[in-house]
Amino acid sequence: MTTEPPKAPPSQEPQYPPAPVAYPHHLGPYPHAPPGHYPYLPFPPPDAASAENGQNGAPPGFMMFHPPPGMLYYPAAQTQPYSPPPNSQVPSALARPKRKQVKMACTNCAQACKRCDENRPCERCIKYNIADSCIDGQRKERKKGIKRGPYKRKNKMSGGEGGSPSFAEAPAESSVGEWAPSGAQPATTPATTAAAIQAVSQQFVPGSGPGGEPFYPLYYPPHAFLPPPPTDGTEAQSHPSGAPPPPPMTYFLPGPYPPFPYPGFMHGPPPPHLQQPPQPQPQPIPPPASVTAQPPPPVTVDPAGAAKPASANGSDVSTATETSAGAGAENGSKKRGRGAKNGAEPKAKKAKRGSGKGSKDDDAGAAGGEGGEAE
DNA sequence: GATTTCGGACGATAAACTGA
DNA sequence: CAGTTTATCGTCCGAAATCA
Repeated sequence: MTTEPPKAPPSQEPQYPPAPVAYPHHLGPYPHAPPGHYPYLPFPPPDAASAENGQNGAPPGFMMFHPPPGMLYYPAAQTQPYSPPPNSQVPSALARPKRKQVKMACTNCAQACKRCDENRPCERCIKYNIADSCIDGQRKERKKGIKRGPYKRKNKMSGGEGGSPSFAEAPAESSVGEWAPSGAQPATTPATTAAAIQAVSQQFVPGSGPGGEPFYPLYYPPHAFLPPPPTDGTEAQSHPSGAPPPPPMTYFLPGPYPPFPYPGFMHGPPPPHLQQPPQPQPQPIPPPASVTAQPPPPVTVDPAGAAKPASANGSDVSTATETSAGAGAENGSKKRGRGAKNGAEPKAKKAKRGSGKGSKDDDAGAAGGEGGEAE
C-alpha cells in the first residue's frame, strides 16, 4: 500500500484545487482525501462548465454546482479506504494511528494492563525492577465448534474492485455524537467534528442515485464555517475571540441530487419527485453546542435503506462489528466506578473479560465452565 | 507526583460461513 | 477453497484510587 499524502496529486491533477484548501481554521487541517483523490472541496471547481469536461484543471465529472457553505461533495466512485498519510497533520481523531499491540505481553504488563514490548525483560519490567519475572504468559486456545448464524454480507458498494466500503468507514470511532442527530453530545473539539463529518458521510450509501454517480454530501456543522484567519493583517470578518455567531445554515437531505433549498444553488429545478414545498428559512441555529439539536430529517429523498438515521448516540446502528467504536466513545467521559479496592485485594484481577462488551464471553472468565452458549 | 487498579476500547486472529 | 464475516481473546489506554 502506498498511501501517500494526497497533497501532491498525481500528474493528471494540475493545480486544482488551488492552494491550501480554505478550511475553517479552527478546525485544523482539512481532512485528507483518500490517497490519489482530490481533497474535499469546500468550493466549486474553477469553472463549472469546463469542470464537467475535465478541463481547466478540474477533474472530470466533478461537481458542477455550487455547494452552499458548509457542504462538501466527494465523488462516490472515488472512494477508497481512508488512510491518513504519515506525519500528516490531520486532527488526531482522524489521524489517530491504529494502536499496535505486541504479540504477547509479559505477565507483569498484562496484569497491569500496561504497554509491553517484545523484549524480555520488557522496558516496563526493567523500569520497575521486576525484570526477573518478565516472562510471556500463555495464550489460551480459542474455542472451536461454536455455531453461528448466517452471515450478513456487507453490501459491496459500487462493486468496485476497491471492494472496501467508503473511506469514511474508518475513523468514525470517536464521537459521531458530536453533531449528529438525536441526543447527541455537545460539540467538543474540532477533531471530533472532522470525525463526525466522515461518520456522517458514511451513511450515504453509494449507488443510491438514479443512474448517475452519487456524491456524498458531507455536512459541516454551522459553527465550523468561519472565515479563514486573515493572512494580510486585515481583520477577518468575524472569527476573533468573540466567537462570532455562526452563519445560519440549513441541513440538507442526502440523496443523489444536491440539496436544492439553497439559493442560487441549483442550475435547474429539482426533479419532480424531489420537489419540495418551499422551505421556511432555517431557524437560526444555536451555537455549536447545540448544533446537534437540528438533525436533518435525514430521509426523504433517501432511496432504499440508504440512510439510517445517524444514530450517533451510541446506538451504533450499523454492523455489529463496529460495536465498540460507535458506542463507547460517544460522550467522551467514560465514568467508571472504581471499585473500592479494599486494601490488599489479592490480585485475582478482574475475571477477565467478563465485563464490558457484553457478557457474551463471560465464559472466558468462567474458565472452568465451558462456554455457556455452546450447546 | 508516582504508581497501582481496572473498565472497557481496540487490535489481532482463528473459526465459521459463503459463494464460486 | 479462497474470501468474508464474526466471535473470541489479548493488549493497553486512560481515569480513578492509592501510595509515598
